[in-house]
Amino acid sequence: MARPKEFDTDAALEKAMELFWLQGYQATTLPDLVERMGIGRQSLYDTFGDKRQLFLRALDRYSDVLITGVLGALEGPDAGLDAILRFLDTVVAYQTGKPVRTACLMVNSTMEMALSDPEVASRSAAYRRRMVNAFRHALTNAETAGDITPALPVDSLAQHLTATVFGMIVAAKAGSDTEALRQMAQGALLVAGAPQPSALPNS
Amino acid sequence: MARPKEFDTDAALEKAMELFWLQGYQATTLPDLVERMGIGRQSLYDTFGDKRQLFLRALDRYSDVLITGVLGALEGPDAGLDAILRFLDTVVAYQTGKPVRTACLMVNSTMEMALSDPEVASRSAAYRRRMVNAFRHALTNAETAGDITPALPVDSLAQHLTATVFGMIVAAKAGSDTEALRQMAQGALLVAGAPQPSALPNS
DNA sequence: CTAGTTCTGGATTACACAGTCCATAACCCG
DNA sequence: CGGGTTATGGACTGTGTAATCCAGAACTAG
Repeated sequence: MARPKEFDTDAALEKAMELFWLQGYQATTLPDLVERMGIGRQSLYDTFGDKRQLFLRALDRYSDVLITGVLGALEGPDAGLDAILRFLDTVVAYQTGKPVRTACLMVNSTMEMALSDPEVASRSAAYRRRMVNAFRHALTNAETAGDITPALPVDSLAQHLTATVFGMIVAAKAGSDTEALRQMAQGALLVAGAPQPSALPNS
Repeated sequence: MARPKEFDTDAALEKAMELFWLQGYQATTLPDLVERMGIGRQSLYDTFGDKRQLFLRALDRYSDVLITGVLGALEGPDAGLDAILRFLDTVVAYQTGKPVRTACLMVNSTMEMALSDPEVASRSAAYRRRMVNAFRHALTNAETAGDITPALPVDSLAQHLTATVFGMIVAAKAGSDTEALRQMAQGALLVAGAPQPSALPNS
């Protein structure tokens, strides 16, 4: 062994992730990263490889930490209508909460790079499948519990809920306010066959 | 007067729009544009100003020509449930039709630039409002005609349908197939209160 | 204490980019 | 015609970029 790194790899990766999230891949320059991550340029290359590898690691971290954090409850064995309500409310709150609409790194990256970068494309597809599966799982539970009376197959409902969430993210970036996002989410609940009036819990 | 241009301004702008649509703003270089537009570099600067101005003109052309082409039927005075069905079917067909998922220039630009470019942000917001208004208009007609029996206010439905369409565009770029998109659209119809089974017309 | 290894950071490189200059050519109008 | 004007395209400029080099510092193991 020899001289240890002076910085925390995870903390630096976190900073890189935040920057990519805010600015996108191309708009984030290496000097940006060096400054924000608080490490030397050479250390960045030694530790993470080049810019693209760093980005892919940041994307994976986003998936492991943030997506799991938000989607995890929906994937739990007992997740049902409550989990769906909570999840939608989280999306509304998150996409309109901050003054800066950074949306979702995964959606951002999909729109920016899925067409030109196969590694990003496969992560985009995995993310989409994960959300559809999570919804399908929770919807199935909710139906079994008698909390919803779906008028469409759960497969279709899961697809529709996924589209709604993706659309809310785009709409937020196009200036939708909290009320508009709430209406979008409310529509999704109606599709699912949730009893009306099923106002979203006010956060 | 003096020497006339050797190229057609509209045709060149059309080519530029296609390239921005396919690649995004940042990923499209000036040599790319010069080659695809088939004009000289100086002619480009003389005619369109700099890269950003060219982009904004391409964005406006997209709005005037393509968005109007697709959304126009929804905005017509007699537009009702039929127009909504047709519109959703068009989105499904369009987003999964080509081998290359170029999505929608307006959505792409919103995700890439709305945060950093106010001129793009205002166009994004206008686009979103236009779609919400078009849906509200057609939904109101459909309700008056008795073709739908909405369980939510038309305002909410219009918001929800807009989110669904935006989400379908993202989902398509994340690899959703035609069937998945159809399911997403079908959910939206259910929210609107369209009689079931209301299969989308197969294109 | 020393030898070997790894980390660090400033200097450097090669390149691609957006945008400009300028000499030449093409055109219209009087 | 011919003078004024505009279009054209190749050469050029300056800047910002990702990535590398290298000399010295920091650390660990023997």
